Amino acid sequence: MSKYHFNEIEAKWQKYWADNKTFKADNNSEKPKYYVLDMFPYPSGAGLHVGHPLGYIASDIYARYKRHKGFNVLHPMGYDSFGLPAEQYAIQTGQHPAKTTEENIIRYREQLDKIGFSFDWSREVRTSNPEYYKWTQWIFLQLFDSWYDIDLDKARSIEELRVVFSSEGNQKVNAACDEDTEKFTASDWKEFSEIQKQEILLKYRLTYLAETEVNWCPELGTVLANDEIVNGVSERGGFPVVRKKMKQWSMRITAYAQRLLDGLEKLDWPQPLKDSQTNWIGRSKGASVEFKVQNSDFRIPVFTTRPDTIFGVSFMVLAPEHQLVEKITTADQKEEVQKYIETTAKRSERERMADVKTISGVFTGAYAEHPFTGESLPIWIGDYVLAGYGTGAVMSVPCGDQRDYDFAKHFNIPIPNIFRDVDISEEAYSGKENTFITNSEFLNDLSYEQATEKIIAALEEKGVGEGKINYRLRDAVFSRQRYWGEPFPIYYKDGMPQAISVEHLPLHLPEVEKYLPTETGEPPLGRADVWAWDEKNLKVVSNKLIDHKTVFPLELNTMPGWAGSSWYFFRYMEDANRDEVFASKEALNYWKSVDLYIGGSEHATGHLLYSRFWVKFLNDRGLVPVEEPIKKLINQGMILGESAFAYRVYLDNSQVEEILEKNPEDYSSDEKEDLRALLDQIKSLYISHSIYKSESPKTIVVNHVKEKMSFKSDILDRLKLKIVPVHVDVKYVNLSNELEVFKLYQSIESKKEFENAVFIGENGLEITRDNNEKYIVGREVEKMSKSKYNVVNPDEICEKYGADTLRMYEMFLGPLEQSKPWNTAGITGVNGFLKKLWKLYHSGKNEAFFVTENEASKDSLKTLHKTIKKVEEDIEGFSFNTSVSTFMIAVNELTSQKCNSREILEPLAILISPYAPHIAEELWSKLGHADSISTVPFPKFEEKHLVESNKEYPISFNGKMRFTMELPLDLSKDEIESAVMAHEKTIQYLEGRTPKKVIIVPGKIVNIVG
RNA sequence: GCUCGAGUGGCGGAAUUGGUAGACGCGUUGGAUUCAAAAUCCAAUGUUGCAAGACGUGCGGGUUCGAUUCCCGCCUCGAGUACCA
Repeated sequence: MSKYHFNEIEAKWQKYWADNKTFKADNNSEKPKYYVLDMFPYPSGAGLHVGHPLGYIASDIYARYKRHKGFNVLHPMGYDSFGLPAEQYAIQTGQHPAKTTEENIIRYREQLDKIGFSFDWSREVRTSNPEYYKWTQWIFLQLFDSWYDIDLDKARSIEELRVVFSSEGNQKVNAACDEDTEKFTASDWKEFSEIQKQEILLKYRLTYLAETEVNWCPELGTVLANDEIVNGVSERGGFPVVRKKMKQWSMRITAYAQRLLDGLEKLDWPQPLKDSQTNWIGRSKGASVEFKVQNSDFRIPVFTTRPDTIFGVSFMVLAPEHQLVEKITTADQKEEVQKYIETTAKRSERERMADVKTISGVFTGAYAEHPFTGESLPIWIGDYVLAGYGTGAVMSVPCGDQRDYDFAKHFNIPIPNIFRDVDISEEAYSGKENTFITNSEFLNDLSYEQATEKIIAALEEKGVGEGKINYRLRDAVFSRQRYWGEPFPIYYKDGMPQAISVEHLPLHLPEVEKYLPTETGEPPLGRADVWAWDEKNLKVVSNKLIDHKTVFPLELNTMPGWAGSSWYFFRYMEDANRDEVFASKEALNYWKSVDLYIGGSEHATGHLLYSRFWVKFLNDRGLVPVEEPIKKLINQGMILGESAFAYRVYLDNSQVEEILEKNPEDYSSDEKEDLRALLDQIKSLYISHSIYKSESPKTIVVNHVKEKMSFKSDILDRLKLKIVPVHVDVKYVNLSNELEVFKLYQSIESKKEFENAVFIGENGLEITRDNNEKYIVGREVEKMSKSKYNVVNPDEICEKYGADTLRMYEMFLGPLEQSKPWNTAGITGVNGFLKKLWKLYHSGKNEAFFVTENEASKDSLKTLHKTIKKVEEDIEGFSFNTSVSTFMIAVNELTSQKCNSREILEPLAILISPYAPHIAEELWSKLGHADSISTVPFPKFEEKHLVESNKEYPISFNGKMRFTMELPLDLSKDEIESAVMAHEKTIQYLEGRTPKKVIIVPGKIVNIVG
């Protein structure tokens, strides 16, 4: 073979690696270990696009590099195969999600194999496999069997808690538990029935069942965690989310808030990602203070970060949902309060978020008592106070908080000033530095720090408050009303949840005839006929037997997507598919934690936070030897695709006029103005985004417009105009043919007019066709997704240019962490490079393989060692794009040096093998080696080949480089100066002047200041 | 609003602790080869100017012999977050 036939070469080596299990990691090795992990994919029906492999290629290069460096590398891959899309597909088609998942996995595997990754497939995991989810269920049971001891700051077993309760009650137990947990003594405990005991224990368990207000997504028919909601709508599908009370499993992640925060410091993770976790945990330091409600026994606890401003309190505000509202509202305010609560409840979360400027609230008629002055403070309710944060109530200090200030101004509540020499006539003062408190009794003339310290002491002494740290982090809801997820190993006896022990796991997902909720609103598992637990025979039996005394109903919810992905990195460590452990002690102790993890930043507050939580928990219970799962993490950027749009414009301004004219009484003139403005806004937006179209004249479908515009949503509602994000494939657009659309694109590119087209903005054309139909054609660079029809498939690239080209090109696109548009224009450059590389080894007659044993030239050695140094530095610094150019430079130089000596070409093949493993293996075998190149030691850099005797000095005048001069490197400063000053060009540039100063940095630069 | 990140040729992007701005690749132009095309190879390519030169890393200042790099003040774009008391 003389020509570079990448197809044959790549197929040959991919087969070789599979047959020889080249990349199988060893759990018993003398070599140091290194664990390189990719975030495993969800196998979607769309298959892989060129964006997916970006991170995998980077991690593969690193894994291969580490093997060359003498490490025993674990580089596994698997599938996060439980999830919503498979289920939704199942609902539509009736196919079992297991089947479509399996099909998708097969396709993913084919695509992955074509790219030449060095994965150890023998360790593959699939979260939806019963052998795998058995252990997800088991971890759930471990959490169920644990409580959090705040004194020891770790999780302990529930059995130990039972022992404590029966010997001393819960008086001294300092645990993370439900807020409504009441105190009892040891003798009380003995008196409790078993059910009562279980009820109490449930308040302590790390995974617990509780009536909680959850984010309910009616369209999806399930609850969502906070991190699954983006901009008030569901992350998947973009459906509205409402608050609803439901009995749900929750994870007591809040017990770990501080440790999750502290642990971040030691992690080698991107700072923005750490910042977002810090922000998500949201620690704030302050104090809790209790305000007594006058003429009652009620107390309102509040959290404040500024207890030093307590003498500035002039009113209280409760969240409308606050449980005390009902109890304290006076009779004459009842009606108004009720009305307000109803209106706020009706407003969706999204509206409430969008509309932060409107100040609203109602006085309850009740008053609280200032804990120090005894002053009466009116108690209001207002929706700027959130039920979900702190205690759902605030002490309002209008002089020190802008929201309190605005509220007070709006409702004419007094604004007492407690800041010395600060003017608050225009706005609140929230500064802390160099201010002193006044009008505050014993806090007068103190600084912020002094006052804070003193007031906390006073609060504690009086028994009305204490220093407190508050977290924004909420416990994570763990129940999903879905089919395609892990079943809970839980059944209900007398209403109390009971664990099914590990010997009886996995608890297999039952068969159902439909994947929808039941008619009575129960989750899909409610449709299963065989879904009850026989306590006596320890097995799943038919629901019909539930009447029997030993058969009980099983949990109908399933676990969320993040359950399986929170521990999968441990399962890979096991080299055998063991049924008796989630991962053996030996494997866990050997591999410990992930050394390098590559994946997208979208998992910052979901997967990466939950994983850390579970690992800390498993560590507490002695089940894993590490506190943190991932040492170093890199977020690869997204590869963006160019999406196209070409829509007919159905609704123009005249049609809107028509709508308005038909129902003139429906709209005021202001509203008409608003509507016209809105349509103009939409029109200007479709220039840069996709276009609106309508199926019926009253429906406008706008893509991405929602995010970009501020509109009055009620107007849209009134007009029954719907705004829904939709992408349409340009192929299906009703222009006469594809060629026409293609030509339109060309004219955008060249900025040439096309027939009756008018440019709108940078990327759009408006075309009026003969029959007066209007179309908008445009382009947009956005995230690749099937629904946007902008997906580029890696298979196409592999077929046309080969996997090595794909790998190098993806790296060459730019820095790994950066998002960049996919553009195939440059791919020929990388492909050409590989051809040149091949030629370098085939410079003999008829382009036959030609490598000699001749001694390498000095220049070639210099090129080689320069390359070794740079490539090594680049890989260690994850700067893969620059090492591709380094290879290009090396091959260009060696080609012009006509280098053909083994001394150079052998190490070069090793250098390049992490990037282009197929061609490297082929060259390696042609060089006469029988074994794979994959574990050959990385070439050693030798400084001596780079040592130069001369330096081309840049000579600059006043900092501007004018010419260069070659001088020996061993010259002293004085010698350099005299050589430079004697140069004719120096004399020319000086024009007879004497330089004021000559700066000489030996080996670097000469600068003459004149 | 707040928190991060980024602004460098026609394009993707290089540039060690401040030391020759624009590596490498794409594109473009010219040339060689070819009946022709593809492929390949050679040369040029920041702007301006015939040239010498001048100007150039978002804008305005500053520090320095010297600033894409450091400091101060702005502008623009992107990402995350959002009534967090």
